[in-house]
Amino acid sequence: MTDDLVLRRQVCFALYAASRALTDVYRPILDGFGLTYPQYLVLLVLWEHGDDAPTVSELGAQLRLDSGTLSPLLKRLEGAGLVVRRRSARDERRVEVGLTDEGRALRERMDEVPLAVARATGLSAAELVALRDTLTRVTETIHRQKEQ
Amino acid sequence: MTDDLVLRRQVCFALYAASRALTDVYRPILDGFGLTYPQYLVLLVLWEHGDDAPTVSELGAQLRLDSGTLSPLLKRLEGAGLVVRRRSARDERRVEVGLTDEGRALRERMDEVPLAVARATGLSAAELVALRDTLTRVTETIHRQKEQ
DNA sequence: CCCCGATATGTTGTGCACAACTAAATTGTG
DNA sequence: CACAATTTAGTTGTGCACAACATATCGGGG
Repeated sequence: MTDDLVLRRQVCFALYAASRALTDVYRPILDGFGLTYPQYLVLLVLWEHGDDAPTVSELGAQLRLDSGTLSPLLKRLEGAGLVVRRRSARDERRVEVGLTDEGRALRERMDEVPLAVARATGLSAAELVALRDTLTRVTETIHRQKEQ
Repeated sequence: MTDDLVLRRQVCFALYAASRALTDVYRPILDGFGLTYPQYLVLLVLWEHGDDAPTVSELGAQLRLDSGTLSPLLKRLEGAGLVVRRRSARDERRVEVGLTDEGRALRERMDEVPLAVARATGLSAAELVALRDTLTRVTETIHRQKEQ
């Protein structure tokens, strides 16, 4: 009997469960805006970009998602009137993703969302920062190894 | 401009990205056994149970998954010959999920999997334990709040 | 200038997650 | 005991993730 094979000892399961639990916290909040969690993440990136509309791959690089996930997701955001997609004039392979006025306006209305979610975790600000940094380090270690 | 709305500041994104990164580490390993990551988690629970075959809801309680996810997943595990499902004699609503000999035998063959994955994170044993405990605490805080 | 490899996006198919619903068995209560 | 609420699995529909593939465009070397 190898204790390592016990569910609650596995970091991976803790990560998987925590990720889904946090999404559960977001769900009812985002539902009020008609958004899913990955759609919200895409909007976060677009809000950060301000005026320059990133391409689909630039979005994907930040979120670590490929076109197979982003294409249909962006189509839904466009259908909701939050986003516009246009082929780049200079390079017709690229598709630039920009915000509509409605998409920009949503930013202020969602200002309180991160605070509400952070509260639901029950962690202090310092613990949240430490957790985020550890997780970011794990993610980057893994991706660095994959590129070799 | 509210800094809280920047992607890399969000714990939730760190969690979401780390969870997918770790699944990426598992994928090629589990592929060799013909398993997906959630299927592997189900086997972990079954191996822990030993001889008494848990019901679908007992599995779901440990993994925090509902029958909408587990039913088709278990059907695939049964199709792969790793698992059997049988209606309980005492309570015909319940379905007990047991291991086949092949499912039991898989346990030893997968003994090295957790170690290989832990190594890929680049964290020390102590850091892994600390991370796991923090994540478990977050998950339980969230679920405790939801029950009220 | 033409072709060839590389790049960017989109599509298809599989497998989770989860909400909402259905069907069947069981339990508690009058 | 009857029967209404509850419990347990399963089904349906939507939306990610991701692999594998398709299509179109670009850029560079002959």
